Amino acid sequence: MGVATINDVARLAGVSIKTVSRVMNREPNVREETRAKVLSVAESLQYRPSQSARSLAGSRSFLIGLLFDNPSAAYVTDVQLGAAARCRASGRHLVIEPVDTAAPDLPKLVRETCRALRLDGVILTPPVCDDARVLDVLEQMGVPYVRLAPNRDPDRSPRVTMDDRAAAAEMTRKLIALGHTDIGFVIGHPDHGASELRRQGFVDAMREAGLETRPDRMIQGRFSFRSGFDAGEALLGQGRPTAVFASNDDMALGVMAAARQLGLDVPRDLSIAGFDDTPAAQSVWPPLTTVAQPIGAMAAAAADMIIDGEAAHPHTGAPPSRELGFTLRMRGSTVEPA
Amino acid sequence: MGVATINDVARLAGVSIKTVSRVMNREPNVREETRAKVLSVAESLQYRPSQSARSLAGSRSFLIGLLFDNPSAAYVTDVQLGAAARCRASGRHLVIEPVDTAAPDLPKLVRETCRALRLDGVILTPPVCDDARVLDVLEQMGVPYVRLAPNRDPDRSPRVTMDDRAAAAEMTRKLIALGHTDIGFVIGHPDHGASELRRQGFVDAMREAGLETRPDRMIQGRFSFRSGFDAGEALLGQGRPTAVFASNDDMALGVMAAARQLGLDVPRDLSIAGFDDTPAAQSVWPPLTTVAQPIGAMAAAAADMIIDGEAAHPHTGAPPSRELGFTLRMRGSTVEPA
DNA sequence: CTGAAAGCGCTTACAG
DNA sequence: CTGAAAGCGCTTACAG
Repeated sequence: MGVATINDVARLAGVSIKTVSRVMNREPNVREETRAKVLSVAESLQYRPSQSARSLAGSRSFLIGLLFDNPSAAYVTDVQLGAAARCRASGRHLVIEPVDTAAPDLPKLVRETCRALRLDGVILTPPVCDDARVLDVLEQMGVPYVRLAPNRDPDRSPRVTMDDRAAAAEMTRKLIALGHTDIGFVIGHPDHGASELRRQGFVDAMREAGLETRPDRMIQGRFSFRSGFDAGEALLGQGRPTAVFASNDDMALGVMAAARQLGLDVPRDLSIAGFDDTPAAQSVWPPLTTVAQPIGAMAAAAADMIIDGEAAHPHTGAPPSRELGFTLRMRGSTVEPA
Repeated sequence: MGVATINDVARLAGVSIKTVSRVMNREPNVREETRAKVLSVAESLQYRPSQSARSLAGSRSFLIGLLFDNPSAAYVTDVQLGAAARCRASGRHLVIEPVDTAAPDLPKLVRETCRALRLDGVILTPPVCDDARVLDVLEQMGVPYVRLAPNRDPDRSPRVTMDDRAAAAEMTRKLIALGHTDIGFVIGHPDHGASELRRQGFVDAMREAGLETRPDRMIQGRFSFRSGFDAGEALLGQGRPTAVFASNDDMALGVMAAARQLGLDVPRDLSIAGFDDTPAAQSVWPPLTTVAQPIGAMAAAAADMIIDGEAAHPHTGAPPSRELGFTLRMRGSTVEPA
């Protein structure tokens, strides 16, 4: 009794366990009739190959690790949903490891987890994907990994990204199309690779439209609400722009708060756009126009790269990468200038 | 070369693999000197027992499953953090399975996952923990499981809960202590077990203070923002109460919106309290007074029950359960009546 | 197209 | 306190 094993299936199907193994792994070289027989017996016994035995005998564990250091709950669950779907479709499972990027023993934790579980691969979200110590360990152990939207040294390893520059340019074009010609821009944190890309995208679209990008319209921020608030105060004095595009939602909300403080009505007196489509973007009033990253799809792509073996070391030439499209979410915070 | 195995450690330490096994599993009957020697060799080899081999040879997989059907991203990540911490401390790992409670093949998915992974146990969050089909499969397969805050048939299996009735009573006492004597109450969804407990807690505290609980002050809601808004409109007409206690935050925010619509100032004209401490509770203005569930601690307790074998079938007598304390978060939405 | 043998790295059940 | 043998349920590498 108990749970059926490969031996039970083989006996009842009148074949060897090797044949059962072939069928379960969808290997070629099995007569159709034999395959059907094995499948039917397996089904009737509710047989599922033991992951432990497969992992021990073979080289794969059918387990993919997901390392994250809570950027935001919404982001993390979107990543999990996207990755878990692909894992399930390929008979794998997702093991999660919440980590602390600041912890000195993070490399040790990663090493021990990989050793114990023999992970087929690891998906890294920001900011873990920018921790060189973690990448070192993974490479040293030969564990395939994929980085989601890496900032530092992006060409180092397999990754999935979004075209931040194109997205920022597209959003800027939308503002211009609404009729705005004097647009303020809040730059992101200087250590964050996406900041420069988004800034470039803004400049691209302004130039393309023949609009000037005045230095006093470009304020350096740090991706925080507070820095957005400060940038708002700096931008919204005399002769203010009719629209402000902030490099992320937190800063956009800071600009919105500063505008209120100054007695301005959003969006009548000022249009505001952000980037990221965080949950807060929809719960403020007016709802914030922003750029949505395809988070779930990016995680799914990362899982695919591991499952397909694309992420395996070593890479011949440049490490593989995939770039996914973005979505503009035009909401109430942006209208035609008064 | 490659990864060190138990044989490598045994050879270098000059002992049998059985002794290495004893040391790694913290079993008794090993001389202190021998233990130290083995530990030192294991350390130098960066040896970690293979989870697959342990699982195949023994009965444990060192894997705990977490089934969830996205109640809210914040809830899910809190649960994961709490459970993952205990898993890590005990050398286990957390496998997540996002599921769709409405899917007809959910029982099949659960069965196959348990078979393939030989999970040591499963943690179930609402609403998955109330799906009888899932519980049936788990019991039939002998997989220990713990339910987090179950609603239906709570005595059926091991669980971790919070005292909803006491929490609602305590919150009500706080409102009374502020000086409120005429308090409205919005009842939760009728299908949700916690609704009745929270209602009872409210009534307990009112009676205890010698205050009347008028039927027209108790409005049936459905846990949604909309039902809270409707309840607010029903409660806030002529001769309105000075405070409203809603059975969850979504409804409390609905009441708040209704109060605004009616031209009332919160908290000056009306104090409002909720239940759950959702992220929105802190981001509205004024911040919402509410009851915080110890979500991470509840998940940690559930993991402990699996790790300690407490959740194993069959239970002699009533299934084990743990009840954790709540926290009242008194914020700006509640003040003394005008 | 199919199978017999060996072995993956551990734990279990005994023996001493 | 320690160890030799068997076996967990598969896959790998061959052989036919």
